[in-house]
Amino acid sequence: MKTTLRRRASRASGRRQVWAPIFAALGDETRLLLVAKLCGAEPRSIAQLTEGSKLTRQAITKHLRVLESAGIVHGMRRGRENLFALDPEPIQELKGYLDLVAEQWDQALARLKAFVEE
Amino acid sequence: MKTTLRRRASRASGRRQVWAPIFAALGDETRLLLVAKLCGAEPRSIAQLTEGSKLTRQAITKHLRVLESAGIVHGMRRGRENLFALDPEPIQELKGYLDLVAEQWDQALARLKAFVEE
DNA sequence: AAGAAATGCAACCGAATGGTTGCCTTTCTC
DNA sequence: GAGAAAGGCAACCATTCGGTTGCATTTCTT
Repeated sequence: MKTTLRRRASRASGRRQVWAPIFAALGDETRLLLVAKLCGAEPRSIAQLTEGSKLTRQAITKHLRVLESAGIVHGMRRGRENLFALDPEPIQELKGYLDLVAEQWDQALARLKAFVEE
Repeated sequence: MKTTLRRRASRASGRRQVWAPIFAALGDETRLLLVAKLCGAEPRSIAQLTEGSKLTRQAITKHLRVLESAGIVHGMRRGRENLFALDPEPIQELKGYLDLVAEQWDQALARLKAFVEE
């Protein structure tokens, strides 16, 4: 199980350039709103996603492209409309990464505490 | 517990403008590296954090300011050096938010499945 | 076939980002 | 007290970002 931990840790450190774009994609209020809207399992068209927003359709489109190239979302053309749906895997992976960070932090604290108390 | 769920959900939707900056702060490879370095519980000076990097001390400083204004990190002056340490709470909150997104997604899927199968 | 709906594409714009260099201040250390 | 170490501040620069407008294309609908 030490092996498991080490494997997880090395994956965590090695893939920073993978997660950075995912975090970045989520680092925008408009895009978080889009993700929230797409949490309903039915895919939504760009027009639907634009509706109610103060932004232009093209602005929304750009945001969707950002989310898409981060792998958080994918669009599929159907007829004249482009339906977007959530891709939950990156979210899960991100949670795993945060778990790891928190875990390492906790371990460091525990070691520190042990050192001080000893 | 329905209440609990609804309270959590409204907090999630209402505070998008709170964690967007946190996501954004983590959306940079250099800053993820800094966070990783600060996962060891001992605070590190800017010089220490710069050492080994190809970037300038000032560049690192700027990144630290970004992390700091997102609440992920905080610095305390001691003598002539500025020691930075991790602030784990925002990480936890972020994890909570991702949990919520995943949960809503799962629920939507479950409803969809139930509807299809019925 | 004609008009409306949904989208794509491209140019453009201002502001924010990521990075640098130069110089000044504070604090150690000899 | 002089020099080195650590850092702050400010100007500057290229690139990216978030957003817009204008126009062309594809697909429905009637």
